[in-house]
Amino acid sequence: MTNAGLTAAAGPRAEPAAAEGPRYDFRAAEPRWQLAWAERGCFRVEDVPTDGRPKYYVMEMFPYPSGKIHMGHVRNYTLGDVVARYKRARGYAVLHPMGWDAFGLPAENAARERGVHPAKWTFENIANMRIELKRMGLSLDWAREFATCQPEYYRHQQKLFLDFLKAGLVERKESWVNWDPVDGTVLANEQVIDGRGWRSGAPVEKKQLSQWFLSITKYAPELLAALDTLDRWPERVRLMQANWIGRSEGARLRFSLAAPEAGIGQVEVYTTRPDTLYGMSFLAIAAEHPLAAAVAARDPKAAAFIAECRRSGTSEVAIETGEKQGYDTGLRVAHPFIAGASYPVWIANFVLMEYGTGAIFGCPAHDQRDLDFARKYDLDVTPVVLPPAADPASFAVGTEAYVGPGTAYNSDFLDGLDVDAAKRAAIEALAARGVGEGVTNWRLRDWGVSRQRYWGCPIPVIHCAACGVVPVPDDQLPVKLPDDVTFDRPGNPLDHHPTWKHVACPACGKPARRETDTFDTFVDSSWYFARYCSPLADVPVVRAAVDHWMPVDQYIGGIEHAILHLLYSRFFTRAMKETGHIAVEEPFAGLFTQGMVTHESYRTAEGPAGTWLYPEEIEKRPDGTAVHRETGEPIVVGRVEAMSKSKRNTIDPGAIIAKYGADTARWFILSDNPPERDMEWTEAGVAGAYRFTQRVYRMAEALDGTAAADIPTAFGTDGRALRRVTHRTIAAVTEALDSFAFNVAVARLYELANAVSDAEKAAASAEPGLDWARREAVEMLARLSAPMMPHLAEEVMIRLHPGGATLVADLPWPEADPALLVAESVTIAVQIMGKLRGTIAMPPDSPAEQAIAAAEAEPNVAKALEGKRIVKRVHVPNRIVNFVVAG
RNA sequence: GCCCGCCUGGCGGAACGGUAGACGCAGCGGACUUAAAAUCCGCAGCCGAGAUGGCGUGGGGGUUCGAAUCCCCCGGCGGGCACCA
Repeated sequence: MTNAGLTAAAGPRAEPAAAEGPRYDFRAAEPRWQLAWAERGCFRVEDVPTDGRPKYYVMEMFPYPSGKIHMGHVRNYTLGDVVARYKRARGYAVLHPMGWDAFGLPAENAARERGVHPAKWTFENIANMRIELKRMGLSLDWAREFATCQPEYYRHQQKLFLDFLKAGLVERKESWVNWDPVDGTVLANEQVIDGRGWRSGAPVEKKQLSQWFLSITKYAPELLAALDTLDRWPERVRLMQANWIGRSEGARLRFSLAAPEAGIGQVEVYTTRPDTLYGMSFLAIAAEHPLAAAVAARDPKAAAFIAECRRSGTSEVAIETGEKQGYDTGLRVAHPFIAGASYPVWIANFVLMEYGTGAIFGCPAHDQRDLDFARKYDLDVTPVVLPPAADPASFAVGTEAYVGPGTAYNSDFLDGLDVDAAKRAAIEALAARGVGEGVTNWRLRDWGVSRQRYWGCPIPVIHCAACGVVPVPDDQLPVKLPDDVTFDRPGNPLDHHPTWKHVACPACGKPARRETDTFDTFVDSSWYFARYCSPLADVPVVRAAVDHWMPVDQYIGGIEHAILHLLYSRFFTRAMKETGHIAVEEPFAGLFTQGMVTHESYRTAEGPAGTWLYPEEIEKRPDGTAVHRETGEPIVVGRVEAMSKSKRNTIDPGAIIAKYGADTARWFILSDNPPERDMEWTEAGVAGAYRFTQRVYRMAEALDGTAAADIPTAFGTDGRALRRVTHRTIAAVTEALDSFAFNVAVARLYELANAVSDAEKAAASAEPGLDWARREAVEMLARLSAPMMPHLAEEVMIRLHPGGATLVADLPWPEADPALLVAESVTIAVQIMGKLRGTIAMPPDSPAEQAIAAAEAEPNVAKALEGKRIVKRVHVPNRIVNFVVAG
């Protein structure tokens, strides 16, 4: 280590010089208190408590066991721990559990790349991360820990699935998937990058597979409506979910083909604009539409066009370029209202099979995509909605569709109606003819949960040639993953396993095939919060336990899960209610979404992009520039951005805790800024937090000569002032913690520490009662900071009460003495026309006449008022006197 | 394109419509030290020699005795969704 570097200068030394005096030794203290809490079982609660304390369930999103904890975890679990410790002190029985989201692809990748079994890799990672989390001093009930990859967990998930199946909440259907032909697996949309598989790099194909779906769309209306009841969720998360669910009102209508094609006589279309039916100029269907397939069967050009669409997919590239492509099938459809009129049927790349019915009617004048398409292929553009104040004779649509309000025209019986009325009239007319009806459409689609992977929860069904799909009987659960699998070839190892999938049909006993797909890992995380309530039960959840603890009062995690995980959990909870497992519908009464942890990034100057460097590889110069620690070459200090392995701008929490201690890391991560915003991790900031831990400890040490005693009968000026600060701080920190303003709580505690420092200077005067006031202040400093710095708080308390202290973790939250919250004197600002002209000191709650009189007498104010006529005197008690003057 | 959020010193940020910039980081001056670190004392929005002078919360307007805060317009940044029919 070099002493020129900022990093070296800031850290504590391993061996303090003798002259420095004692220092807080976090290396000894933190493990000691962690052990004390564990031995006393401070954070344990019962599945079904009987002690009558009100319950509080706080939980952070459980980690994926990737190997090491990262700063995002530190922030997440620190935030949750502050809430847990604070609520516990406030008298709640707090359930604060931890577990592992342990299934997932990285374990399989490790198996393929390094030959280590996914289970071994996962459990080794868990063991390591558990040690790291324990070093943070979190107030967790570790007795509730589980990993989702344990059969003891996933057997209950299988049971839930079978219950859902029985209740009609599960469907097996064909669906289009992204297929990686090299890896032989289905890819999630996120895993398709520029039309290629993220691992294999092979062009992704669209393929139709039979998959299991959870019927989340059955709950679409209530999942949307209940968002309004989630008043302790961030507004933007509720908005994102509302957009995702995507309710729209429209009509479904059927167009008759002039001549049936392969037995298909009608095309069903969904539209939100039935009022524009008279502006129709074509009908377009998705490439995956059955009618398209029928045409392709006899028309090689159509087949080629469909193949082309399938290659580019409906994602990424095709959408980016935005080029509309179509193929005229030569088929014609009739208009529902205009007798004798017919329109061409196109296959178009911009029509999605997944939304609506996979077919649209094109009204180019009033839809931009339809217009782009019509212009490209020279189709008719007939406006049928006249904008307000536009002239029907001259109004025309050029390159921009008109989508605003207006009056129907060129539309026969709809003419003269506004858009809303025309929609209603059109729907009525469709219904009267029996060719359509008004419907509500949802963007939300059913949740495909089948994955062709090994490291996931097996889907507990058996396929029998005779009986069809047969659920695995309860007494055969769990369907365990086989251990002896190989990863030496692409595809699903479960499918390759020589014996696993071959079973007897539970219904008829004939040879049958086990389902080899496993669940999407989002299934694992959709009910773990319920399992925590009774983690050892031999049923998925014990009703009395979930009835007591659920819903989660405060859930904390990253905004990246704003949609999928939270929506799936909300669905799962409803499905569990329907199948009798739980009483509540909403799993998370309160949600807090934290910001990311960011850091400067560094890279070498050479090359177009340079090479990314880790923070410990560079050395900062006082002028802000940086050089390579070893080679001395100049380094480009890049943007502050989210910590990521690829940018190498990561800070290892383990190293920080080893160097500064858990309390310092926790304190810094809370103090820097509001927790919902992104924070920048800086070495200087951590060092500052570390200095504060030492300072607080020194304050306790400085009181070593004084004894704890009864409250004095009288205090001097300094003592009274200090006590006021102490009790104001109790009130302010309490308020800040209640509102997640942890950075403000930290600021108030710094202020209290500064007041203690002032009192230390005054202590030489030996004012009566001052030592007592100092003891009180330091004790409150410790107890109020205990949710943030729990180890230091214990250490300070044992110093203040040698031999006789109760664990801070067991102490109730301090209460401010209301008498001390009232100031002896208040400063009132005096304004003239809203401009500050002076201040006056008054007794609190002085009457208006007295305050105004004192304000007018203030020299600077009096001078400014000279020769002016006071028109109005505004008095706000204890705050403001404002004079409105004329002349 | 649609929807949402944000914009305050060098930086992170504080501020029930009521003294803008608390608190921290970085900085500057001083004490202690051979020196440094640590610690302690002090300074610190901008302009101004200075003032309880002026100007200041992205820009412009409005409401109000009084606006960082409420309303309208504009700009910038960030996020979500998106051939969604």
